[in-house]
Amino acid sequence: MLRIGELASYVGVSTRTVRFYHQQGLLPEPERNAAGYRLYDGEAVLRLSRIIALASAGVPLARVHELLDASQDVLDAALVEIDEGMRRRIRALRDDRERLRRLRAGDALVLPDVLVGVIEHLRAAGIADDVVDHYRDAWVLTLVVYRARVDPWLRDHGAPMLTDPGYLDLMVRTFRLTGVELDDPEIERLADDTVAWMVAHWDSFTLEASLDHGLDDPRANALLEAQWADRPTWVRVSELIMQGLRERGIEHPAMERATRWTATD
Amino acid sequence: MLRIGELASYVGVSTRTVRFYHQQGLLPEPERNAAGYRLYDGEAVLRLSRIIALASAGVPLARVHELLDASQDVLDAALVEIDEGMRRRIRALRDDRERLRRLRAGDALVLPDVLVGVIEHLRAAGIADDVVDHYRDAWVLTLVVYRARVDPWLRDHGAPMLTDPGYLDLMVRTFRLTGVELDDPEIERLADDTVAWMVAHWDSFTLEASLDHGLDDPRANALLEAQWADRPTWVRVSELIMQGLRERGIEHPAMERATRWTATD
DNA sequence: ACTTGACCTTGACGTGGCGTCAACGTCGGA
DNA sequence: TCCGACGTTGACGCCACGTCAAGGTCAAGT
Repeated sequence: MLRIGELASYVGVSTRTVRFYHQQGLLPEPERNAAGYRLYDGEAVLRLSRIIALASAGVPLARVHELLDASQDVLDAALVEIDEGMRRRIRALRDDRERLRRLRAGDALVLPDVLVGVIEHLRAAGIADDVVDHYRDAWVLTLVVYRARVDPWLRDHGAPMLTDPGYLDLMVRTFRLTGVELDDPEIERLADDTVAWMVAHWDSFTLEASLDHGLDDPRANALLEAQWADRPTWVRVSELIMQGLRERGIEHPAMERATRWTATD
Repeated sequence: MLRIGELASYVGVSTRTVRFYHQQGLLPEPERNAAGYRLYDGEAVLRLSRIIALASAGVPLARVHELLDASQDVLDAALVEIDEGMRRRIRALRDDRERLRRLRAGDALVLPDVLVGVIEHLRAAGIADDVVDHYRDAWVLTLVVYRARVDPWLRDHGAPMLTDPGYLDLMVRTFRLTGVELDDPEIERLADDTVAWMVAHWDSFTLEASLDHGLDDPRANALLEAQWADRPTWVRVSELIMQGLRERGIEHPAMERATRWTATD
C-alpha cells in the first residue's frame, strides 16, 4: 500500500493536489492506518492517472468529474468538444503572439500594417522620435474611438494615399516643419504642393468618399482635436490646404475635419 | 471628457477592469466631477490602450506595470522573452492536444504507440472489453511506477516482440483462456507454444537483457501483482512457461518476475 | 417638475487549481 | 533516543477580474 507522497510522486503531482482531488470528490478517500495516514492501492493509482490525463490536457476538474464515470460514447463526444476548445485556445494564443510580434515591429502599439509602414518611413527619414510618437498616438486614439469607421476608410482610401511615394514626401516635409515659426515660407509652399497632389490624384479615389470619414462623435472629436492642439504648424498647414481647395472650387460639409486629417496624416 | 463607461467601451474592456487597473496603480486616477464620476482625457485612453495591448497578449499585469514606463530597449528585451514564453505555452498546448488525441485513440489513457497497437489487435480479435481493459490498466500501473525503466525496455525488446504476428497470436490465445478451468488442456499447449516461440526468437534480442527489466521496487511490485491476482489462468500459463524454460536449461535470477510479465504481455 | 432607465460610486465576496504556511503527530534508520 | 522526512487538517494567497449590493447621478422624455 502506498502513502500519499509515494502515490503523488508516481503520477507526478504534489500531495496537495491529491488531497485537493479528495476534497473535490474526484478521488475517493482511501482507508487509513492507525495514525490517520492515507493508504492507497493500485485502483487509486489508476483512477488518479485518469484524472491527471484529463486534467493535464486542460479539461476543467468539473468536466473531469463528469467524464470519469461516463460511458465511452459520452467520453468520446466530450473529448471531441474539448479538443475543439483547445484548438481555439491555441489559435487565440497564436493570434496574441502575432499581435505581440507586431507590437514590437509596430512601435509598441497595434496598428494596421499600412500605418506601421508610414511610421517606419518617417523614422527612416530622420523625423524626431517624439514627433513620430505623437503622430502614432493620434492614430491610436483615432482607431480606439473610430475603429469601425476607420478600418474601411483606410482600406479604400488611406492605403493608396499612405503608400504613394509622392504623398509620403509631403508627409515628411510636414513633419519636418514641427516647431518652426508660423510665417516660415515653407509652410505655404508645402500647402500648395499638397493641394496640387490632391487635385492630381483625386480622380482615382473620388473626393467625397475620401473626405467623408463619418467621424461624427463630438465627444470623440474633442479628444482627437486636443491631441493636435499643441502642434500649431500642422494645424496651420491644414488651414492653408483647406483654403487652397476652396479656391479651386472644392467644398464639402466634412471638409474642415477632413482636411485636418488628410493633411497631417 | 469621457466617463468610465465610454472609456471602457472604446478600448473594449469592462468598467470593472478599468477600476481594477486604477486599484493596481496601472492607470492613474483621473479627475472627478462634482458627483465623484471619473473623467478621462485622451492620454488616459492612450495609456489604457497600451495596458490592454500588453495584457491581452498575455503579459501578467505585474510585468505590464514594469514595462509601461520602461525604455524601448527594456521593452524590446521583455517582449522577446514574453514571446518565448508564449511559444512554450503554445507548444505545451499542442502537446496536450496530441495527448488528448491519443487518449481517444489509445483507450482513454496515454500509452506508447506499440501498446495501443497491441490493445487494438486484441479488441479486433474479439477479446472481451473488460479483459482488455484489465490488461491496459496493468500496463498503465506499470508505466506509472516504472516509466523510466519500462520505456527503454519497450523500445529495445518489447516493441519487436509485441509487433511480431506470431507473438500476437500467442497473446490472443492467452486472453481467450480468461476464465477457463485451470486443467484445460489448451493451457499446457499454449505454454509449450510460447516457450517454443521464445526459444526460436531469443537469439535476436538476447535472453538476459529481455528478461531483466530491473523492476525492483517491492512496494510497486506488490501493487502490480495484486493486479494479476484475479486472473488465475494467466498466472498458471506464466508458471508453465517458466517451468518449460527451466527444462531447457534457461535460468535467470529475475526469471520468476520476468516470465510473469513476458508471458502475459 | 417628475419619472425612467442607464449610468456611476465603493466594498465585499466568488472563481479555479492548486501553493504555501502553521502547528502538530508519525515513521524509519543510525 | 534522536533526527529529519513525512503525514494530518485548516486557513490564507494567487491572478484578473465577474458579480452582487446598496445606493447616488445624469439625460431625455413627459
